[in-house]
Amino acid sequence: MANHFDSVEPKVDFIAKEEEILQWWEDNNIPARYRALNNDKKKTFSFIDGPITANNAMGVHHAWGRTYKDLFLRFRNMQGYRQRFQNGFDGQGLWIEVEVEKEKGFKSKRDIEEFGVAKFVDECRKRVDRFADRITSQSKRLGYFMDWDNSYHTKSDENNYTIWHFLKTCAQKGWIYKGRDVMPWCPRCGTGLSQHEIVTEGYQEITHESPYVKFPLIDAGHEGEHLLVWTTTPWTLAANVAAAVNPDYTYVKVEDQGSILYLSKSLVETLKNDHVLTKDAKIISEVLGSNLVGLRYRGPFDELPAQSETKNQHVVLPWDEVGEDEGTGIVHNAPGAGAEDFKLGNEHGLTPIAPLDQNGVYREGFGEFTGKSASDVKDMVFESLREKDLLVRVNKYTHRYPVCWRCSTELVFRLVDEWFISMDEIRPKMQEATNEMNWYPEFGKARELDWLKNMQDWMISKKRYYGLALPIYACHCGNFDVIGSKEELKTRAVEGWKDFDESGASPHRPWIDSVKIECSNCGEKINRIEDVGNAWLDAGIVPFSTLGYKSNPDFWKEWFPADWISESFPGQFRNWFYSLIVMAAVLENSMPAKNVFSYALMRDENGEEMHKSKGNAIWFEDAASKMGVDVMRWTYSRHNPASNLNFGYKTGDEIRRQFLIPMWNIYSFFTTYANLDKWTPENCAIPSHFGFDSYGNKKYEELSGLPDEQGFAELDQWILSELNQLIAKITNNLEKWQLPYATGAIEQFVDDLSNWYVRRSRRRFWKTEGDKDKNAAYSTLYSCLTTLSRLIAPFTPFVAEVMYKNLVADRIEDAPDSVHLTSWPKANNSLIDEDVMNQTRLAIRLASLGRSARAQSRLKVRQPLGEFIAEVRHDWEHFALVKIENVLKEELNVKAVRNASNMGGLLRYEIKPNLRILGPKYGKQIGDIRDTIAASDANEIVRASEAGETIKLSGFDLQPDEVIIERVPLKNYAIATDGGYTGAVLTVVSDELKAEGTARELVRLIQNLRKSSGLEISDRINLWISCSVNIKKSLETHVNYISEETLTQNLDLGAVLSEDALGIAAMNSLTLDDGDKISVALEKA
RNA sequence: GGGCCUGUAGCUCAGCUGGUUAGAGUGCUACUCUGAUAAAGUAGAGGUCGGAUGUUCGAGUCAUCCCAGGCCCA
Repeated sequence: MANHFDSVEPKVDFIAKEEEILQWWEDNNIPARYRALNNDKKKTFSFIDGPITANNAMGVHHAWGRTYKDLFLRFRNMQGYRQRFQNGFDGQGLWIEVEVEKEKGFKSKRDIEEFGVAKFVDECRKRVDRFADRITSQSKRLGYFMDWDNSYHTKSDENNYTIWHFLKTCAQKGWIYKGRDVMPWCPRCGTGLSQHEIVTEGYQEITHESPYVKFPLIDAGHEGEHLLVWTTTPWTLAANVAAAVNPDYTYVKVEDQGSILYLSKSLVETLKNDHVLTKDAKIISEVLGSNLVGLRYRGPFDELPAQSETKNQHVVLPWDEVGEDEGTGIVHNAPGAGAEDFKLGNEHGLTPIAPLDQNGVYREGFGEFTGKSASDVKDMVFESLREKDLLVRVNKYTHRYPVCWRCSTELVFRLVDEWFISMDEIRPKMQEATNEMNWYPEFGKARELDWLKNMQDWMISKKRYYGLALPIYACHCGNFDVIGSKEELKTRAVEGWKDFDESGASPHRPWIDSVKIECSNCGEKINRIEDVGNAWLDAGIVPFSTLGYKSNPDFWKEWFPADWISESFPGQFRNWFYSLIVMAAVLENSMPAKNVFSYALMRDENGEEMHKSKGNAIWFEDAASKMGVDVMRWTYSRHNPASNLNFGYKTGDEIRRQFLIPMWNIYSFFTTYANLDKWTPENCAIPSHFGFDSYGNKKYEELSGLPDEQGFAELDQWILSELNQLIAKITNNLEKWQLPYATGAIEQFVDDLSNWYVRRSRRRFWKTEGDKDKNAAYSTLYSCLTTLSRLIAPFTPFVAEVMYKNLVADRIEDAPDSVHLTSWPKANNSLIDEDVMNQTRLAIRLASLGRSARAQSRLKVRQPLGEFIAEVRHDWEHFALVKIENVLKEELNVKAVRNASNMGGLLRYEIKPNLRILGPKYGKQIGDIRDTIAASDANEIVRASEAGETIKLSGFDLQPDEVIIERVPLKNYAIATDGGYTGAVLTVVSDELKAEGTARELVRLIQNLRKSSGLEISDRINLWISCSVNIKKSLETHVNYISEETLTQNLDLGAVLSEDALGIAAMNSLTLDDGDKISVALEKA
């Protein structure tokens, strides 16, 4: 084991490093060792994975969610919790079918039937396995440490049979029933579409021929009168059951060309313009919509046999949804052919007519339409209406109409039988569970409760092939039996069991359907219904199926309910979260998980939605190879999950530049100088977790304060204090799932470490002697970097590993091989020193103010100034100012630091009431106090306040701390203010200061020259300085300083330099503000 | 129509239980530092905190209403 650190190049290719580490992990079996780390531990952390759809390769949005999962699991693992690390794949359902249909070029269900359901289902399963493999390797690239050989699949027998158990439980409670629904349907593909499929890309601008039709009224007193009805779907007229008006609208009775028509008053003019009514149409009278309700009419196709049972239902219904923007204000209603129509029909107890079969063809009972496709009959419809003298006019109408997103066929709405779970009795249990769960972000609970309040019965069936085989066996007698397990099916089977069982087939279509049972009611031999299950049944059951609810109850009890689940929230409140809650409520009357973590949507870096078709979606592999995984993961980790994430390569570059590179630079700086100084961890004066025991075998946790006599400086004390506070902060926030606070604290720490600790400590590392001070600095920085590598391990596992390996694992004999095999750092409170942290924070703040003041007066830091005056806010800061005086002198290059409160004479006062104190005490009188203070003598108030005396104003006596005193420097000072603090620098530069500034300027010039002429840091030089006599004189006192800083052996101040004298020397020059020019030349001594 | 979320600098977002002069990153311009150097620092400008009303001594923060956008439901 080499003692010195591997050298670290400052310019790093993070992506190459990630790939090396991946290989190294695999070669050294790190993921498996990581998973086994806590096998002997009692405390558990139960994570249940929401299955990822194994249907396509991962995009970066998948990597987002998976980063959260990996991160929190890693954190808990380092904390010593035993875990299962089980990943899940979702692999049943229409989404998979659709992709396979695309692969095969299938256009409809008929194609699938011809291909063969068995082969098709096999293809679906193969696709799932293929993409499960793909996602697995992608996830590994992400650094996701899961038990990849043990991933669960929703298509597994265990999963499907456990859902059977759930459904059986529901059936025993009487919650399962068969209902009907109208759903969007593609007549060409012969399948229903979900609302989701239509919303995403399913609408097109289409022009339809839209007829205006007369419905003759048949009630006494209305003979010869008609409702004027308009529709955009003429084929539905044959299934007409009712007509609807808005009860609040005003309708008119119009006479036109001998017909009496009812229509909406506000549409008369529109209809005249559209040539539906003639210009001569006369309004006879007005009537409120509610007065039309209940009128009966003769339907347009009452002669069809299918209409026989509904003829007497033809009646005018009230409906708020009827609009006045288009049409006639009277709507034709066909509950068997429209979703809204169906709902309205249900409310009024209408019997729907279902005109179409699954291929969109008219069924028996529709006369000349029977056997014709819905899309082909419009001319027949018009002709028939014309014959009956019911057609008023046909107009062209363009609107957005749903189409099948696969084949662009116009959709129809079709009445189908579906199976439901009645939710009324489950709802209260679900609400209770939802209330018990902790939701992050908190508003998740309100959303879930809102959904539960509104949710209807759960439609669990789907007329497809590849999915859960619903274990429902329906009989002609009206009875249906629900089977709860494979064993139950075996005992109930009267046919086909042997073949099914011996083939070893999974419980999928078509194999399962060879098994038949006897109806428990009438004894008839019955089949399973054809439908498959809703895919959310598959995902919702996993807290039971994957934990051995049926097969290993003890194991299940140990891991249920989950401690934590995590998914993206749009959609999941009514999908996965919902189905989890249903199933836990039904089976165990329990919540499924204690903590629900969720996050919003990913957008591109311009805030636009990501779409494959739009070209702005980013595939995971592309991002991994262009941006790097640590960058990606840090981007996700620092983001507030509740808001949408704008993600792209530019944001990645920013993260790399702002966080990863500065951190890497510190690491590179440390290794560079540690190697130069031959510093090794054995020299470390701070005990480590990892076994090197240079300090009496003490453990870091047992340390009580920093070791004495080891040369630790206040700077060391400070950064170690920050480090330990950081540990506490991250631990606390991760335990509360608050990522942005945790990552923010890490970013702040890296910034502090880089821009204050390392910068202020540089000279300690550079100096030649190897004293205790230097060792303390190395020990401190080493301690910071090694601890940091463990703290960032859950977030950015690759760079953490790189640093840890070089700093710890490859240096220390008995340290764990990988940072992911180490424990989570514990904060040592004895190292946290609030005073030092406050002091340093103050120094950083005041130094920044001082630089700001300098910048305003254009006095660069190299030019020493006489004094810096600080104005602070709190009592303790007056004391602190004395302590940080030297720091400020160095940082600001000033000769003196003074406290503004000691310098009344130079400053103007502004007095303000201290509202925090005065507000509660005086209330409304504050305004008067303000005025009184403004009118009073500020100097007197300051004197009294500083003397601790009561401040006597006209009408009020104020205590010294009840006013706020601000001081404004007057002339010769440049000032800067921030947050109530003020810094001022004296801008008058004396000749001596000027000369000192010139000397420093020269040193910088010479150093640059040394560097540019390729000298080693330790090379000695001969130096010539050419300048005016005055400058030569002023520089004489700084000759030693210049020589020492630049390692000059022979210095010729005031030399005369000519071009030919400089054959071997490097030369440069600078021009001072007042125009004097100084030239320098140097050569290696 | 109902529920939830969001609205703060050109852009992306912080701002904890109401407290004195609302912050950061980014972009632009200029400057500084420089043996960590394709890094870092400083400054400038940029805001009626979506609008209105109210509660309060005091509102970006609390309440009510409205406007705009998003998600979900009907």
